[in-house]
Amino acid sequence: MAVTKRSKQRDAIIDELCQRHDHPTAEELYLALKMKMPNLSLGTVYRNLNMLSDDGTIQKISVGGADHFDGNANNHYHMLCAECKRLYDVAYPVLEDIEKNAVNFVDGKITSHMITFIGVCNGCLH
Amino acid sequence: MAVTKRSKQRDAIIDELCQRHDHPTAEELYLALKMKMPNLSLGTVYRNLNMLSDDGTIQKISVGGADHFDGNANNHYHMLCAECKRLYDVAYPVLEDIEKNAVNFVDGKITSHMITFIGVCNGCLH
DNA sequence: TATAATAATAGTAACAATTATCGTTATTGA
DNA sequence: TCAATAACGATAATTGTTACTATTATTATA
Repeated sequence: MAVTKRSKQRDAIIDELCQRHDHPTAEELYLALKMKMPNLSLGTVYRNLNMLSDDGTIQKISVGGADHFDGNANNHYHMLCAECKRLYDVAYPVLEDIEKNAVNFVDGKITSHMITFIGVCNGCLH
Repeated sequence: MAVTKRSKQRDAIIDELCQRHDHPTAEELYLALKMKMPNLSLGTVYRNLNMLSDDGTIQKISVGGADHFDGNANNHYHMLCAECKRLYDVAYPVLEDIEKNAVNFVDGKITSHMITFIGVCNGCLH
């Protein structure tokens, strides 16, 4: 179902997600919010994250293991650290033509694209 | 643990995966192989797929839901059909410089990259 | 402002995907 | 041929996520 009524919980989830620039999993978000809202339910976090990513208000990112969420809905790229499994933003300029060009190699239509770099973050290199 | 001894099961998994050009999940692979090897175990399929993707013999692809596997270990791109959730190969020429260029936007080192197009395949458009 | 309709919640059970365990079997090097 | 052990099948356990249900909160309207 789509979002119609507001709730304190959803507002808090969006707030928290937009304030942080890591890309937390549902559980990480839940644990952070649980301190301020002690009877928040993990199911509520999942339900809202799904509604919001369905709307396009936030992004869901699957890279193996638990899904990550990103409060920045504008297309941009990510790097996954193979060691710590953290996801980072990569401010690489968006490849504006890639979807148009890719049509020639695809049987169907393209609506978006995602690029994920895999590597090792500085924290894990030292 | 790394691959040391051979097994009929692993050979069959590699064979099947390289013969097909869809990108089956562990369970799809298991069901296909179960016909030829009736006492194959799903755990064996998972264990081997993980060992082989750790080696770089095959690729594991996470796009939400069950992981997909690809017998082609050379870097290439994919499209996910948002309707049927099938994964397709996209023969878009590999962007040779993208990792080198992305280093400027990353705190760490980059070892690989993946590009996934999201769209709707022809089967689902009609 | 009170009320009625119902979206959203908390808590929990169920489910799906994957990994771990463990006793047995198969592979391989000596 | 045999001993060491990787790999197996069967199944239990774990993890991540979704579904269910009774209760609470939000919101449009009277």
